[in-house]
Amino acid sequence: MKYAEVIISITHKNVDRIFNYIIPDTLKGQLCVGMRVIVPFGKGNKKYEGYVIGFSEYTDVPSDKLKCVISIMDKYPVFSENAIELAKFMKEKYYSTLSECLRCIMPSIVKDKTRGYVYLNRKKEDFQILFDKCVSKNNLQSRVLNFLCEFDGTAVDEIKMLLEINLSPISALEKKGLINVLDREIKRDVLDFSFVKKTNPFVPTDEQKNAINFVLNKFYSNDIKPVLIHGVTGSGKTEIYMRIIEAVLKAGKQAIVLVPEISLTPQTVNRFMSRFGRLVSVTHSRLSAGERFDQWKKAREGEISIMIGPRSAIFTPFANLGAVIIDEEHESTYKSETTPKYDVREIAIEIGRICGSITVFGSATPDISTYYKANIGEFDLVTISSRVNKSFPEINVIDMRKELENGNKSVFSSSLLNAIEDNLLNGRQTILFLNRRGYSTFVSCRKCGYVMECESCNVNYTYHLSGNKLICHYCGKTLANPKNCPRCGSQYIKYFGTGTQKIEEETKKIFPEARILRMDLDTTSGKNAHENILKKFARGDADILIGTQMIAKGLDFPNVSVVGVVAADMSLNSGDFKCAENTFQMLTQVSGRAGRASVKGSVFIQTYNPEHYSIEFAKNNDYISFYNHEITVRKQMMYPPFSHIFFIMFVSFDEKKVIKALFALLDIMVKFNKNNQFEHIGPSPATVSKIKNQYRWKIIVKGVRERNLKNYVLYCLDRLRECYDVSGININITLNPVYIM
DNA sequence: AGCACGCCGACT
DNA sequence: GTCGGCGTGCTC
Repeated sequence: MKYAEVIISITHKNVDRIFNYIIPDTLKGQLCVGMRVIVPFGKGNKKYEGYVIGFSEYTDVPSDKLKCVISIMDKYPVFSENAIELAKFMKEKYYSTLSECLRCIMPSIVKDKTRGYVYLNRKKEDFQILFDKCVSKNNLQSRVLNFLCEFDGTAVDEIKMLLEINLSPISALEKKGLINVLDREIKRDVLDFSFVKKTNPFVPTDEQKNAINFVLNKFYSNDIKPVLIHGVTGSGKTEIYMRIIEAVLKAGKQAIVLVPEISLTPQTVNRFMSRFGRLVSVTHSRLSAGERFDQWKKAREGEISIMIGPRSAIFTPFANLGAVIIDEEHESTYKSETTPKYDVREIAIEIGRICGSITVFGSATPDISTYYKANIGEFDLVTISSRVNKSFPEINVIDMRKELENGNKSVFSSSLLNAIEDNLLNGRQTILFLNRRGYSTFVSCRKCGYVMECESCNVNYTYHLSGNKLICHYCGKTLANPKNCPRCGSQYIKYFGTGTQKIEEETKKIFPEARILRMDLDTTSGKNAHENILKKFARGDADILIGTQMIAKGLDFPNVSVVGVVAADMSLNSGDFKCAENTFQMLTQVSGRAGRASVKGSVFIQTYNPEHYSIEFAKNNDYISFYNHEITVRKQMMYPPFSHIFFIMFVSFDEKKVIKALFALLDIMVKFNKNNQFEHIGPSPATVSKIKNQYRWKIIVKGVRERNLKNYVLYCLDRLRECYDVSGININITLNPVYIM
């Protein structure tokens, strides 16, 4: 092959295409598709990283323009042919450049040097003895050891440079057997298998057996239509996943298990480790780039067969992928918020199409859109309705309006207080949960529960302190903050806001003798803070754990028998069309935390809106009825899955310019809106209307067909750029964002 | 994205 | 007459 088809690592529309380069004779035979190369580019022949995505024998490019590949960056390809195909799919689907998509798939690469790496000797017990015997404090050798304790696996040259030493202390340590200097990088283990006991599969229940057989039949008959396993919390979904993986491994294939980062706890990983041993690896953001790269290489080289991890683990380079399992598929973290803004569920399905792997979604509370797809036959559906060896907790919905009537103005209802007190006396633990995700300040009446809501968008108004006004974040309609409740006339209408700190203070006041832990963004900023808090609570070093959504997911604390949802209204009034869905999911997940062991758990849901369907159906653990209600509302309002929502945000230091440009865009959109098939909302200020002195305004466009909507929006933006000066305006577009912008 | 080419105003 | 503004256009 004469020419390499190269993608330049520049993210820009104008260079988002293939450039042909001559392959010099010296590199022929070495260069493969998927490798990274250095190429000269542009007038100044500046050196860029490039990705080889193909070869050709002929080219139309005039020979005076052609340049040569300078060098190859990798020993092995970084991208498989499948990965390149996936990148092309992502480029089309998420309107980003191919270079950007390739870089998204690629691991955050560490230089793959192969000579002279220094490692601490692994045997820890010997190490200490040798250390004490052989190394006197504050000489050069101990400096090297101390350095390695923190940066194990550093190159010899680098150590010499950083510590300003020569080779002799390093060779001395090697002679003493304290360190190893190796020619080849060790692929670090990130899991400790020394204490893992091998477990055997449980005997599955009939429902589990049915689910396993259903999925395996698909696997054996190469049926790649995705399957949704709808199983209540505690229905033993993990066991089903493991059975599927077992069959996949037996067929000589590999599996990826996606788990939300927040529930990627040692508990979760341990279950897989004790079943599959060293075939399992894990990747997550707490690992160093090097450690993550090591796991990536292990997968590529066939040393492991199961990768567990969050969203990005979908790009694990297995040679023969058999299954992708996405647990808690409704989790919003499966959507990337940085470009390319991909939805990992869509990627998994595409991967299934490319490599023939099966795709399994699992959730107790499936995404409304996913369940809809299962209903219309786009996905297969398996249901598991009973818990394994566990009973459902007793769920109490507390009407906070009545508490006010009875003169209780505190954040805790009397029944929740009683339950906490009982629990303290019996030495059991309590979790108090305060949802703050997508939290916005809303205005409601404490007497009757009325919430100020925008009628045309069916979402609540958001309170803005500046100007004391209410704004709808969809259409931008603005209202003065009312003094009296429009429904009952009471003056108890005011904005709602409470934080974990306030809850902690109040709990301390009421139960001065209780040991309290708080877990939120403020208390988990340190490296292992998150894990340490949970460990402390699991050990029983605290009676009450107060926290945000971090504590809602997947954790098993057998001694927890009371779970309090302090203010369900906070998620019920997040100003988003998904707030009912989010509330139902949150309540179901939180309830799952109570009563997992022998003691029957109780859940207390405090709300000013006890008759809301998301709360009523969550109380009865009735997903199907919730779905049926919610899907009707969605259809009525033409919200997803009946439409797609495009957010277009313009950002600039000049507010007038932003507004004028958005209105110009609106004019263009109206002009090209054939048959009025698209609906425009706005322009209006973005949810956060000013960041770092830059003004943010948005237009929302709704359409039924994703492709049409996307083409329409991109077309209109192109027309705008043609006839309007948009310099100094940052244009930001997102399809179906997780949060309204 | 960079970088060069290119066509109009204030200077040695 | 030249130096330099950043507008337009191209990059294998």
